[in-house]
Amino acid sequence: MSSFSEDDAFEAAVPLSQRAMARPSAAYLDGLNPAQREAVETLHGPVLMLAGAGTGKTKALTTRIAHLLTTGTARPNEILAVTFTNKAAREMKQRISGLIGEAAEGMPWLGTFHSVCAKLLRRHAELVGLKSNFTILDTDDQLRLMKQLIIAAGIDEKRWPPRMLSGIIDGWKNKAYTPDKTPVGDSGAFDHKGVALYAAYQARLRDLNAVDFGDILLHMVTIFQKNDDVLQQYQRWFRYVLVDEYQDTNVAQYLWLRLLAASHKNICCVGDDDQSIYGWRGAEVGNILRFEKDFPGAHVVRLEENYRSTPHILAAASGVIAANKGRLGKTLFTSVEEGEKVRLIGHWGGEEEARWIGEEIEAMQRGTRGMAPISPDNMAILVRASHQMRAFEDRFLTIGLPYRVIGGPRFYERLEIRDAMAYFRLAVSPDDDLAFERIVNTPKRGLGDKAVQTIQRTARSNGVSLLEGARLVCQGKLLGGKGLKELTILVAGLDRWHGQVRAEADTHVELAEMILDESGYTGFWQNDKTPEAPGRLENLKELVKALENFENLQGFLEHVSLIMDNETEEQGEKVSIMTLHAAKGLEFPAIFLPGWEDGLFPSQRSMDESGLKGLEEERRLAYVGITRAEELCTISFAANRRVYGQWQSQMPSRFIDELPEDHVEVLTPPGLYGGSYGAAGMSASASPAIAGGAMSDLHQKAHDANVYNSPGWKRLQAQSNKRSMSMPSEARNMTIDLDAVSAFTLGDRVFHQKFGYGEVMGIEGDKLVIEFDKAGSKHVVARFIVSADAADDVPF
DNA sequence: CTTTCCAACCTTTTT
DNA sequence: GGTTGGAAAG
Repeated sequence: MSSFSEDDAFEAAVPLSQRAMARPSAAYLDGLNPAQREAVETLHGPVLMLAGAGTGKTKALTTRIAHLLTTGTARPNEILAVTFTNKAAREMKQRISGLIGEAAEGMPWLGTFHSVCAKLLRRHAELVGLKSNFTILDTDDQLRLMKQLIIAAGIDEKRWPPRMLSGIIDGWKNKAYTPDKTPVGDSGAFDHKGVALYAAYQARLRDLNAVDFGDILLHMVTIFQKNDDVLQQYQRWFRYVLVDEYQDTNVAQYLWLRLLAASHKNICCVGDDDQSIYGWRGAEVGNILRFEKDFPGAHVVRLEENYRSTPHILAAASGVIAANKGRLGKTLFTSVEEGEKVRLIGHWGGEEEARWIGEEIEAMQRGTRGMAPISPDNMAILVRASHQMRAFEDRFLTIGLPYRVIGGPRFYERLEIRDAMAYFRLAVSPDDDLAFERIVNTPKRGLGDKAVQTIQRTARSNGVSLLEGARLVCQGKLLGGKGLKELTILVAGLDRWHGQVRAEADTHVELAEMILDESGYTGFWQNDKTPEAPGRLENLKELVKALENFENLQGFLEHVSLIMDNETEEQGEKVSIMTLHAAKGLEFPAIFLPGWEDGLFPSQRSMDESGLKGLEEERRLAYVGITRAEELCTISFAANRRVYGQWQSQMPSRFIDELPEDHVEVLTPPGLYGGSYGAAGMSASASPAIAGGAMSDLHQKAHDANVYNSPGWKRLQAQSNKRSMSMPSEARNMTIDLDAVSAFTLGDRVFHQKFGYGEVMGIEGDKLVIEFDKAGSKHVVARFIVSADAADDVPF
């Protein structure tokens, strides 16, 4: 296009400031600082936006897109914008429509790497030997396949577990290695059969007309590399390319982007090398460090004004990250005033830590000493590893502090959802062997290993799918008794459901319900008395509800495999608990960072496996954690912690010593690893009460002086006052709890979401003493308890 | 074939 | 402390 070069000339000749002034200033440009504005208005050529934490990265990115659109530089379908998470994509869509004043529906190519690539792959599937209706395997299918292959290769699956093979192959795919390109030297594992297994795995996937997650990108890279006409078509099509979180891209994603931008070089990558925390998933920080070499003449813009955190928090974060080598370097600054120092406290053990944080949160939300309450919504606990969450959940459950776990097991990865989906998959495509394997004996049909092997053998020797094999088994009566009868029923059912899918006799929602009912799957969970069963039935109900948003089952299945995030944003004033990884991109007025102990954080494994690189990534994780805080950041560690059920003494994290002293307030009284602190009436049952009363006093005093009188604290109060108009939680709890308690009497049979079934043994104030069948005796707040009969009520 | 009970593993982090 | 896989009992 000839207009390009003219444009470029214009851009080069006129000083930036003048250009900015000369243009009619659209309203959306007004709220930008100079750096953001530069990033937004440099539309042509390669741009690298180095955006530190909290510097308005998303704002700049979305405004840039709005600018491309409103200036008529590009049409919506000419912009390719990729993110890593569905959430980020959603947020961008929303903000763009906010900026241009209309729905951003017409941005078909704004999405995650995986959703965009899947869409493209469906158009060109035949180029890699697939049909366009290929299925996307979940991790579970993937592992079962690996296992079969390992056994088939005569390798001991104990010594070389499927998980490991899966990890190795994933790694290769992230590096864009196809089996023929994989360096043989890479694998001594799997009796040097790694590459052969990889090839076998890929062949098997092709037979099944399936791809795994890594394939979605790998196939697209292959297609672009081998089909120049296709590549050129998209180079023309996507005239502007934008990439979010560029520091998280792996080699495959990097190659894909570079191929697409090779001709016009209109690529804008946004990222922060200091927030690269996905190296273990194949992300290459090198991609962002190398950007200027990859795209000579690249325009580098640094966003360094932080709009999120107080100076102390910023300084603490900067102090930690400064220990890393080879950074691109940014200096964050803020115009916000002083604020509260980062608080640091040590505890005797993990339980004490959880208890202290619980009490701290309660104090903040109650608004003691004449302070306004802060909503727990504005607080978050960020842990290194998900197993750390349990201590907090247990504690909060007992004291009745509402919490929400972010990024737990994702909805579509749950057992019951995958089972249900397998039934749907079979109803849509009867030759989906993986789905068949998954559900033949779920619910139990008396079809064990032997029966399944018979079906497989029959299917293979006749060259048909497993379902057809099963049909032959039934006809030939190759199985005995109960199994045969049940299998016949299942085959008939699958035939019937498939017929109904094709006939479109019922709505797909009704059909789905029918499948789950007739297969006996719902009944299976209704009869299940484990604590999880009610929740699982609830999830199935949600799944069916989710179906309503789609035209038909096929449409649903195609989309669902890519939507891996937890949609349910439950409302309510709850503390958030999540991993540091899950916290990236989020912010909260008050942040707790527990478990800063060497080995836990930085993680021993990370250091063992990746050495200095691993340690630096851990440090970036610390940086991410601290920079999530707007007002108050509390770091804590414990001297003892149970690891694998064994008590182990812990050293404080080396990162703690990297915190700049001037910006940290130490709450731990000298010589004390706080035992029971504060609140009277705490049942000390579980705590190895080491600290005496006098120590507690000291602790309390230090605490009061340090925290509650500081300007930062007061500002936090003021802010939370604005955000939360709730009445003091004390009053709230009182009414609810008394009502809740009075609903129970001694000896009642009850049910608890987490602890399962049990019996009421006593009532103490607002708490019930319950002897749980599995979990033992616990004091639990009554409003988390349901009568056992109520728990039996079934959703369908 | 299913259930149950013990033993060895184990834990980063996730699109 | 939790899960998972294998062996033995029902």
